[in-house]
Amino acid sequence: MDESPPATRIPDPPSPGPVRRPGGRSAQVRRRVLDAVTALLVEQGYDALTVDAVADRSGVHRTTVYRRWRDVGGLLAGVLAEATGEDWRPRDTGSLDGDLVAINREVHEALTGDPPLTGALIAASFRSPPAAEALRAFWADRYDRCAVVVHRAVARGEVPAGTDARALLVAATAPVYHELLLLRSGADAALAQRAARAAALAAAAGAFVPV
Amino acid sequence: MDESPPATRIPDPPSPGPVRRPGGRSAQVRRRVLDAVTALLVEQGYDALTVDAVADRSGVHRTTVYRRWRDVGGLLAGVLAEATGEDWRPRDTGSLDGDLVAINREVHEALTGDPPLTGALIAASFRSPPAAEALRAFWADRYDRCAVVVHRAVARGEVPAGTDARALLVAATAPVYHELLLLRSGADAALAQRAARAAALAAAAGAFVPV
DNA sequence: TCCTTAACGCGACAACTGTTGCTGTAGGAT
DNA sequence: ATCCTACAGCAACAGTTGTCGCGTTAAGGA
Repeated sequence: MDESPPATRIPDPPSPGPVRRPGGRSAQVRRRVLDAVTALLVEQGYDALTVDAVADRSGVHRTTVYRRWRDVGGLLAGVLAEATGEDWRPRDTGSLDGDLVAINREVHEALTGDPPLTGALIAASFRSPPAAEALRAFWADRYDRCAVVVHRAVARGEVPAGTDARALLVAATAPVYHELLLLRSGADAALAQRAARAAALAAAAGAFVPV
Repeated sequence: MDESPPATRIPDPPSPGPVRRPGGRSAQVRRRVLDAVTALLVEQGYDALTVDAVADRSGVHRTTVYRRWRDVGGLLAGVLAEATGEDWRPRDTGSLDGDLVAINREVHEALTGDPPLTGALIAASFRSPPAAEALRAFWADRYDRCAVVVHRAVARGEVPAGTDARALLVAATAPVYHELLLLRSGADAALAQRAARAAALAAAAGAFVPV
């Protein structure tokens, strides 16, 4: 719209992720802010998690938080990024059924655990681009890592070769998300087992082999 | 906390649902507001749907909207309640597989259709009690009505007696919700079919019969 | 017809969101 | 030691959310 380059210094949007001065003030700010987020989440829950509250609690200025994290979703994304183990792998229980149940138990835990980080992130993701992107990346990574349980099952002859790993994994896990997040039924841990078993059965019958 | 009853009139929370004076001003207000909600949703999308915008558009005062619907989620809940056909029934295609596919197509449509009422409601439900409750009730009703497809399948001998209808229906539909709402993959209509087929297969194998 | 009162209109308010232009400060390279 | 610059602090702003007390209107019964 305006042709003239701004005479004043552009406020420059800094990067939330890789800090360019890793040992310095920025890193301290990051620490204090993310700590404040988790503390608030634990003590007062998602509803109390406002940018202002985080700024107050951390002693970092409002503006700085907005510039580096953009909104509450961005803050949660930051916490998730930090909490995500780079070396996570699905358990190997020796059977597809067992592997899927183990995965589903983790999902169930993540969705019901305290602090409600995952739930809060999902809620935020509907309004916050940073949160949506963080979740997308997180799930993409997890589903990729989980594909190995399907490969193992194929190797064992439990399911036909050509089984679509992602489709099978989604079929196994989706009911847990659905019951807990959308239907909000007080689903117990048994659901994790039932859903995993059903998916394993369908997979064995060749339901996830593309024509 | 305070012992003395308030000297002034209590602002009284009116009921959004059953209007006590059905022919009068309240009913007109309701009409104008809900019409404004759908109009805004169609024309400008969910993000533009603010209480203020609805109030302006409808000519009803802000305060009145807040009092009767509480928040944006409440407004969406009102529209859903009105749009929900009291006589909805799942199609009867003659096979469990076909019935589930038909249901899943409707789910897919609801989640991708325009206006994005369902999607908006789900997004809102994470922050708005009225929206959450409206969805819960809506889904409870729909899953109840859909149970008949399972009963028919049992009668036809497609699945064992004792099959848990709700569990089967959740297994069939959850992947569609999961892909479209949470994973936000651009899932096509084929997903509806795949998910339904997998659930039907698992059901035939007895995956949804409680021990 | 009049009276009661549920429900709407109005203005003010506090809190949170998100942005902008500027100044201040400390890391890290030279 | 000194400069450069990325980043933090600051103050002010406009917009949205949600609430409150009070005055006003009109629906529906007596």
